[in-house]
Amino acid sequence: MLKITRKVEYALIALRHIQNNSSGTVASTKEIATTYGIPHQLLAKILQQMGREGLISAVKGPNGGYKISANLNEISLKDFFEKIEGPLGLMDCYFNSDCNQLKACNILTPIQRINQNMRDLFSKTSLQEITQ
Amino acid sequence: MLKITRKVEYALIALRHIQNNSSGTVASTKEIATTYGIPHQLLAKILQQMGREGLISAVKGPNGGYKISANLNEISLKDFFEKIEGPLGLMDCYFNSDCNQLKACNILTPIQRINQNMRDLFSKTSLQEITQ
DNA sequence: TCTATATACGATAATTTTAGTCGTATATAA
DNA sequence: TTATATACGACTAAAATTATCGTATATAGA
Ligand code: FES
Ligand code: FES
Repeated sequence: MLKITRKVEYALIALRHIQNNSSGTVASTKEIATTYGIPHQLLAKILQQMGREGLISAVKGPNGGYKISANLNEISLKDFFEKIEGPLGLMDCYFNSDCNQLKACNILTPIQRINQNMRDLFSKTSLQEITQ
Repeated sequence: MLKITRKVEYALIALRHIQNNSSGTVASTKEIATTYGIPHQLLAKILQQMGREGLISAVKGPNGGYKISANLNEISLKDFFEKIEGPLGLMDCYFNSDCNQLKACNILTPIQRINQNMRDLFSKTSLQEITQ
C-alpha cells in the first residue's frame, strides 16, 4: 500500500543516470539496464514513454541513446508520477466518479483532505531534487 | 500507485460508523456491511483484526457487535495504516533489506527523504480527524 | 435447553494490477 | 550492407489485492 511502482523507480533511476552522464554523449537503454539490473525491454518501453512525454529525447542508431530534454527543476514529482502512471490519488473515487460506494461513503470528505495533503507534498518536490 | 487499499478504506468507514453509533449500543458487522455495501465476511475479518489491535472490542452473541476501545485522538494515521497493512513506505527497500537493486540504486538517498516526508505527513494526522 | 444470531479465524479462490517478454518495424553510424 | 539502437503493440507471467468458504465458539432469548 502507498508504494511507488517499479516502473516509476526505473524511470527515476534512468533519468538520474542520463542527467549525470558525461556531457556530449547519450546514455543507451542497454547501458542503463545492465548498470542497474533492470530488464532491458521493460526499461526500453519506459524510456520511450518518457520520450513521448518530452522528458528526454532519443538518438537512434549505433551509439544512440537518450539525453535530457526538459528542465527537471520545473517539473514536480506529482506531474512526473501522473505522466508515468496516470491520475494520482489515495483512492479511485478522487478521479473515477463511478466508484460504487461514493453515495454511502462516510469518510469521503476527510479522505479528500488527506489526499490533497499528499498531492501537495509531491507538488512541492521537483524532479531535480531526486535526479541531481 | 500510492493508493490506500479497500481493506483500509473499509476499516476507516467501519471505525467512523462505530464511533458515531448511538451510545450504549454496539454496531454489528452485518449492519455496517449492509449500510455501505461492503462484503460481509471481508468486513468481519477486518473488524476482527482491529479487535486484535485493540482499536475496538467485540460483544458476542445476538445483539452483539463492536464498540470503540482506543482513544482515536492518540493514534496517528501512519500507526493505523501499519496496524492494518504492515510497514509503510514508498518502496520495499525501506524495510526489506534483500531488495536486489539496493547496491546499484542511484536514487536511494533522495527517495528515502521523500519517503520520510510521506511518513511524517501521516504521522501528524490522527485517526480521529477521519472518524470524527 | 434449544435456537437463532453474532464474532473468530484459517484456508482457499477470484480478480486486478504490476511486471516482464516477444515480435516486428524503423533509423543510422560505420 | 551490417550491426546496433530506438519504437511500439500484443501478449504472458507474477504478485498483490479482494472476496468467499467452512467450521468453531459464545450468548441472548424463547
Ligand atoms: S468511496 Fe471514496 S473515500 Fe469512500
Ligand atoms: S532500491 Fe530502494 S530506492 Fe532504489
